[in-house]
Amino acid sequence: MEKTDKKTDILVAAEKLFCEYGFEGTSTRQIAAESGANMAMINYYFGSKMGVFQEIMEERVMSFKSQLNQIKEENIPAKEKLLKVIDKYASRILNNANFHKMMHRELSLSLRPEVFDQIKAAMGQNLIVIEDIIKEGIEAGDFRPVDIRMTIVSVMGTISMVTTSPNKIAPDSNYDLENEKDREIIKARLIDHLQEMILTHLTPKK
Amino acid sequence: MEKTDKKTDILVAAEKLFCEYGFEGTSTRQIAAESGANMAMINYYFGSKMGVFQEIMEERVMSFKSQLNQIKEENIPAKEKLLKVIDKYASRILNNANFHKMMHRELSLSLRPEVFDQIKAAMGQNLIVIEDIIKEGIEAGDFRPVDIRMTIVSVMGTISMVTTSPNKIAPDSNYDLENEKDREIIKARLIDHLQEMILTHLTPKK
DNA sequence: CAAAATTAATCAAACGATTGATTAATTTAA
DNA sequence: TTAAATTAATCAATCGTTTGATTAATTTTG
Repeated sequence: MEKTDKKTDILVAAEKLFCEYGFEGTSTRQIAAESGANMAMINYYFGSKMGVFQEIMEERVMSFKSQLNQIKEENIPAKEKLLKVIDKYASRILNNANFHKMMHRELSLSLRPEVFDQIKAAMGQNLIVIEDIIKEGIEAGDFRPVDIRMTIVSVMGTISMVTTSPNKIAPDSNYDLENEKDREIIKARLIDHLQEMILTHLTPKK
Repeated sequence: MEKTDKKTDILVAAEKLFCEYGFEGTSTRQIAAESGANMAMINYYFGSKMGVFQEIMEERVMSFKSQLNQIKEENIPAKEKLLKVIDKYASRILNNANFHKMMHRELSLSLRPEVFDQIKAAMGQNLIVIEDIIKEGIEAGDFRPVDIRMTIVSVMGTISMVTTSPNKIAPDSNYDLENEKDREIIKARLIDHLQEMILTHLTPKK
């Protein structure tokens, strides 16, 4: 009974394959096979393989847009806002680990600027939202005057590193972000660590 | 007068191209053209395109191996060791930004385990060296008992994020890691920030 | 030492397979 | 019946690799 429209099927299949094999590593024939659609349907609906990729990205970027702004407008201390931001940011990325990895992978190729300029712009906006929150805290005297951008980079970098290499945080054992139970464990540890470290870093020494 | 042996030419050209276009994105014809060698020489010397890639990686991993162990053995407090580790680690990666980006890109594809298992192993060893240094500091009472692995991930993640997105740390302007002057500025800011943040995080509150 | 034999290095050309894309024909649906 | 959706077949281009032949360098032999 579920409405299985071919266009959506292609998008779903392509996203899965792009995440796993990358853009270059995924062929239109794979996408066709995985989605159950004919190869020509890809060009029929999206013009090209890159068109499929582009539509997936736009969809995601739009849907990522932006709990952050909401948090920013809340009427709570900057400190509370920042804790919330860390929580939401980490959750969002860990819950979409494969997509996040894929995005960074393709982003790190200097190619395809026409696709990624918009994504970079969107990410830049998120960054500014966090920057504003920290600035707010500094002006209120709640935070020390630190290197704000570097502080944000540490937050993002830590989350990103956990996402790409979750095994790094566990000697021996093999955590799997696809496994929800594992993911929740990792998420808790990550958020605890980050909130503690960043707050300590931002809080004036007594 | 410089001895220009074709095998080396191929390695140099391939590394440059792999860094810029990725493994899949680089063709053997490109490598041949860039190196001035005949296409067949690639397979003659390395067996396959993957063979070239593998030899580049081994070379790098071996050459990366390991200022860290040297630092670890020095007869100085854990705190000094950690500061040194951050300095050397950041410098090493920022000075080879393109290679680092390429490595992470290819590493994040679950493919080619035969190539990357050794690299992951080598990286794991580096991680343990840092872990030992922090443990040492905790046991000596110089450091607080923190989530060690998460702390290391923050160091690596921050460095990695600066490497992949140096523009994030500078509103507006365009820093370029290829430009030595820019790189030194970024490096200094990164090391300052990281040393400060991590030490604060590790130092017991008074 | 010099001729012969062997090995290494290099080349242009071609291989079969696969790529993303398109065509033209056919089926489905409104 | 007409437009939209879907198909199989096909396209030129490019992929990584292999081939057989040729030249250059080295080693072996008489």
